[in-house]
Amino acid sequence: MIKSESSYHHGNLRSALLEIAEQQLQDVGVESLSLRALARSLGVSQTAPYRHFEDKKQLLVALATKGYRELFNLLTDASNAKAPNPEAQMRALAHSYINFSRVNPELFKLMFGPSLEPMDVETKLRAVTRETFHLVRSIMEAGINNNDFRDCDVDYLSNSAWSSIYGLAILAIDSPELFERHIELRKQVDFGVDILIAGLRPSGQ
Amino acid sequence: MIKSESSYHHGNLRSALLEIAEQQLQDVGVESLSLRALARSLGVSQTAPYRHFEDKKQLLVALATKGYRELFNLLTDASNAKAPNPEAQMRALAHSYINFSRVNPELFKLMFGPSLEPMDVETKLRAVTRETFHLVRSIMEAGINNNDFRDCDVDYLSNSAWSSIYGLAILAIDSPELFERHIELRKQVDFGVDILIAGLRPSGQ
DNA sequence: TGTACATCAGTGAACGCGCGTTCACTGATGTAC
DNA sequence: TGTACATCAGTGAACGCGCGTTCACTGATGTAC
Repeated sequence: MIKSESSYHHGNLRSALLEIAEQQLQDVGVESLSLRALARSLGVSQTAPYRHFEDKKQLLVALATKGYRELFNLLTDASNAKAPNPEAQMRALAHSYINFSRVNPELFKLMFGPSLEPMDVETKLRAVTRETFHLVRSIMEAGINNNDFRDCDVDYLSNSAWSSIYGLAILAIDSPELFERHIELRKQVDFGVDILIAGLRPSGQ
Repeated sequence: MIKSESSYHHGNLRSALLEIAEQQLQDVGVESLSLRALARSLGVSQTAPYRHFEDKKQLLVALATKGYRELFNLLTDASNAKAPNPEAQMRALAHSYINFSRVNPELFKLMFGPSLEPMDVETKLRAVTRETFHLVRSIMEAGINNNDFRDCDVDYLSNSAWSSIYGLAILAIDSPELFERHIELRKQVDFGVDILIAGLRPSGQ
């Protein structure tokens, strides 16, 4: 949008497309996101996007990759900001994760939902996804090794933690009416983390 | 399908539509479910469904209502089959819930997902949804009152329990690759319930 | 410094698709007398 | 028991829509000499 509108070449259409796609996504959801609408919004012919993305799916993949990278950075920062105490890290992670899902609900659903099948997903996206899961897992592992958490299977544990927070995020996005009973999401997150931590306390305590 | 094919009147088109819709839903997902395709499958004109459903959304609502009713019955049975011990009830509920989501993944997503906005949902559906949530809540409440669980806010508690199991169900449906690390879903459910129960044990124990 | 030319990033018309829904209709069924 | 008629449950043609994508094209840009 900085370049003069009269120029035949847009100049940075690729990133402009991604930017407007993120907006559109937020406004109408994945299912209604249309390549033509994006082009229209940018005042560009409807075939122009094909210069930059093989097809619609590739644009979605690029979007999801960006999202995962951002989430990964947020989670990393959150867990680093705290002393290396697994409890505090878990709590920070949970809040950071929920926060991301609140700010980017539709992007969040694109990232974790069924829109992108494993088959058509770029290796770049795969990689950053894996990294994200590893971050959670490694915190759990550290907790078990340091005896902050009682001994248990780290895979099952990370799945449990992950699915709890994920479920909360999705419910908050898609079924806000379930939270009608005057609930504060931050408190809800803390509640969940508290119970999980209590459940993980070594039997000695 | 029992009546002769030559009859002008189908006889029970409404229920036939719901039946085939459930199949179609399972095959292609909500987003690709088409009224015309249903009619085609039943060998009926594409406008026939409009005799029985105001529009497409109303058919989806009917489908979701049926699903909720079934789920509610399953959950009720599961919790009744066990001695009135909140722990055993919770466990039974969790397994029963996950089982339903495995058998009817797409219906499950229709029921809990964003396809049906609260606005266009019939009161019948609302009612059975509410009942279902109440079932969970009342079990939690009983647990707290009987001192099986330590004292805490029952709303936050039911939300936590609900979102944990919901998250697990959705992840198992939409992101099976997350469970690639040789995980058994039944074990995963038990693991989650175990931790939750451990976290809820009154401080006396 | 100027020119030839390859390449890049756009255009615009068109194809083919399937969808939800409306409309005026007609054949089948059920009911009152 | 038979008939008139209202109502019910279908039909089939059509409308209008927006979409993803292909195609042959053209204007703008960059580079080698």
